[in-house]
Amino acid sequence: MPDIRVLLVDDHPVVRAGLRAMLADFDGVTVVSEAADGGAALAELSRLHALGEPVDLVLMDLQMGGGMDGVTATGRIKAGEAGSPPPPVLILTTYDTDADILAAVEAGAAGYMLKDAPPEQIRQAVVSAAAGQTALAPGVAAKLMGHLRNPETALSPRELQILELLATGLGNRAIARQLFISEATVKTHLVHIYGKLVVDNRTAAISVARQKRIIRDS
Amino acid sequence: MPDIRVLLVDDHPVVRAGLRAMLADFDGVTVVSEAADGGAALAELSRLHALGEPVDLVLMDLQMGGGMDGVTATGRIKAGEAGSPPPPVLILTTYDTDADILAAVEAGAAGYMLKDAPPEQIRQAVVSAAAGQTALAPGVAAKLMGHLRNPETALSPRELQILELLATGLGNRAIARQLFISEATVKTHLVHIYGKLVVDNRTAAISVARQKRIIRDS
DNA sequence: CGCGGCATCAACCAATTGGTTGATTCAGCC
DNA sequence: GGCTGAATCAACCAATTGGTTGATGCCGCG
Repeated sequence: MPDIRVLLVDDHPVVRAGLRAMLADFDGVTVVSEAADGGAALAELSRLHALGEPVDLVLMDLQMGGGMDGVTATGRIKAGEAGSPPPPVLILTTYDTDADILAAVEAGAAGYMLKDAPPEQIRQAVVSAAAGQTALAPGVAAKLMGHLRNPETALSPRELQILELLATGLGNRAIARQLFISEATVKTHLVHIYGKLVVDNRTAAISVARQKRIIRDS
Repeated sequence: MPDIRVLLVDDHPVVRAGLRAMLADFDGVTVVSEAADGGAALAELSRLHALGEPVDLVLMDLQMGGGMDGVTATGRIKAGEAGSPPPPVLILTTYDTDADILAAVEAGAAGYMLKDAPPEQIRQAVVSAAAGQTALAPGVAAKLMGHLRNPETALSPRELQILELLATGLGNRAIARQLFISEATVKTHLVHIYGKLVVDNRTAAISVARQKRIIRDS
């Protein structure tokens, strides 16, 4: 049984060093290369693919300093821009908000783990994701299951997008401009957001969304 | 020349693994122990001090999930709660806001490095901080100098109080009611707050205030 | 004493947000 | 095909927020 060949993608040298060391302790897993952002990951995948040394799993963070972020990179990997069949992507990050999880899952990530996870959990996730299964951190799985049980209270992707822009300080008109929609549409979405979060103004919506880890701290 | 004895403090196993590996490559540096938050760091320092095996340097993150944060722990270490003379504290974190840097420096940290720093920079910082010198990442030093040149106008205690209530989702009238003042007073304070934060609406004020760590979780 | 900063308050108007009602289109599902 | 949810848009009005001008009183400091 050949080793699972892993590409590490994280902008922090410390984290890459830690992952190398941690994965070196896992039987059946080999770190074949590293990259410091999404762009470098795409290039490295292409290079290895061209050499006939394909990667079995991409283990990647979401935030990459100034470089291409993990969600964008995941989308492009899944679109076959770095070789086909595209390898599964396992996200390993500190961010646990609905917005982050949703963006990664929609981009095609096979798994989502948090950096505070113990090594055994990460090992399980690596093995599962490489085998084509879904690999979610317990808290992330609970969040998604919560959404399945109470779908009527979950924000739609568009609602989430608007809420995030709201939290950065934009007014309705600025949000409309940025999303190329009308102000009336923004207001309609806000009405829906307020209803789902059971609030009656924007600052309360932002506060509740932060408390519930729907959006990140700014 | 004996090795610099280092205590690692970070809530992420991956990061601790990375730091162990990275520091293992540095001549003259030994990782003698680890802790996952500030409280555990204090306990470990006390334990080692009582065994006659004092630590030369604490390498510590700022955010520790649910545990004691790095600033609080730094303050208590410098106050001698874990043995005297207290070892220098070198902060290694992803956070580079002025408020975070200032808080750590004011708490007594000897250095402040960012996790995206290459290994050689971290090695230099470890050696400098252990030798009792200041060790700042280049970007951090620039920020501190900028802060000294242009001291930021601080919010008054009352302004802060109003901003905090605002961030919980209260409107002007509710804030006024809670503080037993008029709505006109609330609005006046908000005008001052917006001016100091250079924003023109409440959500932007909250966003900027959170970014600058003027306020924290709602 | 004069000054500046802080807290408080008011009046007035402009601008934005919140609430409601109504509508259309599209995609997915049964 | 009918239904539902999501996205989009409009009109209209009520409520709140933002901006400006002006004022008073208290405290600490030089």
